[in-house]
Amino acid sequence: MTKVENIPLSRKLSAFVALSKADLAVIERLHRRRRSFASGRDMVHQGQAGQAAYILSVGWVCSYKIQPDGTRQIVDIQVPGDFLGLRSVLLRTSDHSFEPIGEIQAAEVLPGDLLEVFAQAPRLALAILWAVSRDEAMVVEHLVCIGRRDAEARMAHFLLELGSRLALVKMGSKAGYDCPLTQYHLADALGLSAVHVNRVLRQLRDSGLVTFRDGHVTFHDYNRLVELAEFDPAYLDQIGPLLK
Amino acid sequence: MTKVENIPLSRKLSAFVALSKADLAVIERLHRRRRSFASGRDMVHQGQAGQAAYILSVGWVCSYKIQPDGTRQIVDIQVPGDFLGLRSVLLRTSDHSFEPIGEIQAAEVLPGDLLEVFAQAPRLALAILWAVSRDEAMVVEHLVCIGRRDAEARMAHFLLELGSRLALVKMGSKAGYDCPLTQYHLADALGLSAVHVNRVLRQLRDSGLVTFRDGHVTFHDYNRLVELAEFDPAYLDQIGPLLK
DNA sequence: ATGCTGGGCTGATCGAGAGCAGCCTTCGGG
DNA sequence: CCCGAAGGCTGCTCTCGATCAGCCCAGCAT
Repeated sequence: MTKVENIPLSRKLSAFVALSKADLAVIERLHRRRRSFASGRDMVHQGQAGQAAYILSVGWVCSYKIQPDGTRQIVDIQVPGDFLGLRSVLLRTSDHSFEPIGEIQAAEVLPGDLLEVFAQAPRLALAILWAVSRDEAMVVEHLVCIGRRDAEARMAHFLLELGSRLALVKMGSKAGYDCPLTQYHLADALGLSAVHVNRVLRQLRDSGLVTFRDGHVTFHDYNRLVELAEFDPAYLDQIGPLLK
Repeated sequence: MTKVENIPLSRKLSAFVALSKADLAVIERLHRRRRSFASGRDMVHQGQAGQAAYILSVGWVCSYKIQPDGTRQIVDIQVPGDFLGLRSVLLRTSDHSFEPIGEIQAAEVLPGDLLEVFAQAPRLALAILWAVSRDEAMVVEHLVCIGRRDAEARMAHFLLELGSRLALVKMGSKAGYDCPLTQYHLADALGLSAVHVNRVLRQLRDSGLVTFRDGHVTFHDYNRLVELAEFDPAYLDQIGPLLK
C-alpha cells in the first residue's frame, strides 16, 4: 500500500489545503475499496442507475456522452486524484459513460462514505466540494473552447490544461507529460474529426510549439503556446476563501 | 409579497419533492434580501471577487464568458427559480459574468444563509444540491450540443430545453413560451454567428416546426422538433433517489 | 422631421474543417 | 509466418457556417 501522502488525491488537495493527520486518515479510509478496470470497457454506462462514485488513483478515464447517431463527445478527462461519477450518486441515473483509457485503479465511494466524510472531516469535505466546483469550472471552460475557439487554440488549450492538472499530482511539468490518449480521443474531446486532429497536431509540431507523439506530450515553447491558446489557469489554481 | 407557493423556486422544487411547511418558510426567508438589476448591466463581472449568489425570481439572466478577442460564449441561461453564482461563493473569484436580460429581480443569498439552510432544513438542502447537479447536467448537455450537433439541431434543442425548464415554473408549455432573448443571445449561446442564427430560425419556421418571433417561441410540431433535436429530457426530469 | 440605435433580415463570397479514400506501421494472436 | 485491427498520416473534394455588406423597420431622443 502506498503511503497516504502519495495517494494522488492527497497530493492534489495538499496543493491547496494543509491536510491534518485526521484528514489524511479519512482519505486513506476512502481508498479501502479498491477496484481495477480493464481498458476500453465502460465502468458506467449512460442511463445506468444506482451507481457508485470513484476516486481515480492510477490511469486515466474519459467521461463522454454518445449521441443516437453514434458520434460521441468527451466531456472531461479524469487523471489520478480526480473524482468521477459524483453526480450519478445524487441523480438517479448516470447521464454519461466512463471509459478507462488503459488499465486503471480506482477506489469506490458509496453515498455512506460521503456522509462519513462530511461528519468527521468537515475541512476535507469543503476541500472535496471545492474540487467538484473546479471540475465544473473546467467543463465550462471546455464549453467555451469548443464554442468559440478554432481547432488550433482548442488543441493547445486542451494540452495545456491537462499539463497543469497533471503537474498538481506530480505527473507532469512545463516540459511535458505522458499521455495515453489517442488522436481519436482528442477528436472526440474537441469536437473535431480525427483527420483534422492529425493535421492540427502536425501544425503545432511544425511551428515548434508542442509535440504529441508515442504517448508523450512535449512542450517546446510553453509561453508561446499559452499565448496561442489564450490559456489562463486562474480557474484551475484558485482556492476558495473558505479553505484558507 | 407573493405567496410562498408561488415563488418560482418553490414551484420548481415542488415538482420533485413534497416541501414541508418548514421548508417553505426557509425558502421565504431566503428571499428576504430582494434586489433589482437593470437590463444589460452585468450583476457580476468575471474575475470579480467575494460575490454573493442569487435566486432569480423575475426575469431572465445569462451567464457567459468573454474571450480576449471579444467573442463571448453564453454558458447557461437562468430563468425564474434558478440559482446563479453559487459557484462563485465557493471559489474566490467568479469565473464568469452575469447579465440580466431585461429588468430582473433576484434574492441575494449569502454564505451564511446557505449554512442556515443546511442546518435547519436538510431535506431542502438536498433539493438544492439536486438543483445544482441538474444545472451541471445542463451545461454538459450544452457542451455536447455545441460539439457534436449541427446548427439546426442545436437551435431546436436549445428552444426545447428552455421550454421544459419554463414549464416547471408554469411559464411555458408544449405550445410555446415568452422569450426575451435576441438572436444575438442565441448566437452567443450556440456558438454561431447572428447571421446564421437568423437563417436557421427561418429554416425551422419554414418547415413548420417552431417560430421564434417578437419575444415569443411557438412550437408548431413539438414531436417532430424533439426528433430533429434528439432531445431527451431525462437529464431534466429525473429526481435523485435520496429525495424520494 | 430627422437622425440614430437595436434588432431583424438577406445575398454573395470565402474558408475551416468534415468526409472519403487510401496507405503505412506496429503489434498481438492464430 | 501471416493476417487483421488499431493507430497514425495524407490528399482531394465539398459543405456548413463565418464574414462582409447592406437594407428594413420601430422606437426614441433631439
